[in-house]
Amino acid sequence: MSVPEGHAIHRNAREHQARFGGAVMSVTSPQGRFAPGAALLDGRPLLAAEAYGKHLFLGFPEDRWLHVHLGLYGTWRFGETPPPAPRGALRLRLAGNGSWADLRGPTACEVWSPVEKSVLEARLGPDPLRRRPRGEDAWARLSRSRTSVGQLLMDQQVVAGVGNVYRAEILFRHNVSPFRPGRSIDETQWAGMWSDLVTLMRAGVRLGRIVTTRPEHRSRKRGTVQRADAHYVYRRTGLPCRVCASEVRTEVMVGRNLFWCPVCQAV
DNA sequence: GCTAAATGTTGAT
DNA sequence: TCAACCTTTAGCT
Repeated sequence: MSVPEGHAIHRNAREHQARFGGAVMSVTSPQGRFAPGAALLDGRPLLAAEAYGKHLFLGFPEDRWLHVHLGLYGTWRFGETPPPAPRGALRLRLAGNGSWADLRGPTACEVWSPVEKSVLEARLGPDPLRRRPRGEDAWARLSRSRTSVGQLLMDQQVVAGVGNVYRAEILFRHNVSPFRPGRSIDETQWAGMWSDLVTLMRAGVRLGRIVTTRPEHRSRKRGTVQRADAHYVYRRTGLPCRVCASEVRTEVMVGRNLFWCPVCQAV
């Protein structure tokens, strides 16, 4: 449904908390692939729901954590009891407290110990959506690296939760060329980019989608933001830049499509 | 109604 | 560098 960058996962965590927090859960794997894990959690209460970057954690008794990573096309579907008859590759179905949640197509769905969870968390960079966002930790890495900032922003060890859309949009909003080495970004500029990421990603959690354009740069200035108006450069190859009308360009960078305005982001 | 591409990461070659 | 994961949507016809 929604784009699985960090904002979508944090939204998922809140929805799990709201629907299931404290409830005794039925946990099944109609597809069968997660059957052994589901058996460990079935009949237990859901004690916590947290997101870290693009990773979701659901806490159960005996220090068991359900770890879910949606990858490129995993999805959660929520609804009220009764759930529809399971169809196709339904990896996981949760049910409790009058609600259900179906998980399809995730890259990861597994039961973890607290140690496995903390090993992962130690590997991740700061998440703009966590309670005390530590942008300076990201800058510590950025400012020491000759790698391009476009590449660094996609590295979850630098910033956790940013994906291809936020990468393209944050660079545009700060007039930064994706090809600049990380260490050419000065501390003040990074502070501005980081606080903007916090704002944009929080808005993403609230809206359930990514909107990065300012009203004056949309074709419709008022009312609901249309899909075609939501971004500055992401997936706008060949279209005129909303600010300077130059053609938006695209190029593959580390296996992902990168979008930028060659004039607004000249350096 | 069909096809291609997509927001991400891991593990094999 | 590439396949796998196997869903959803945009853009055709």
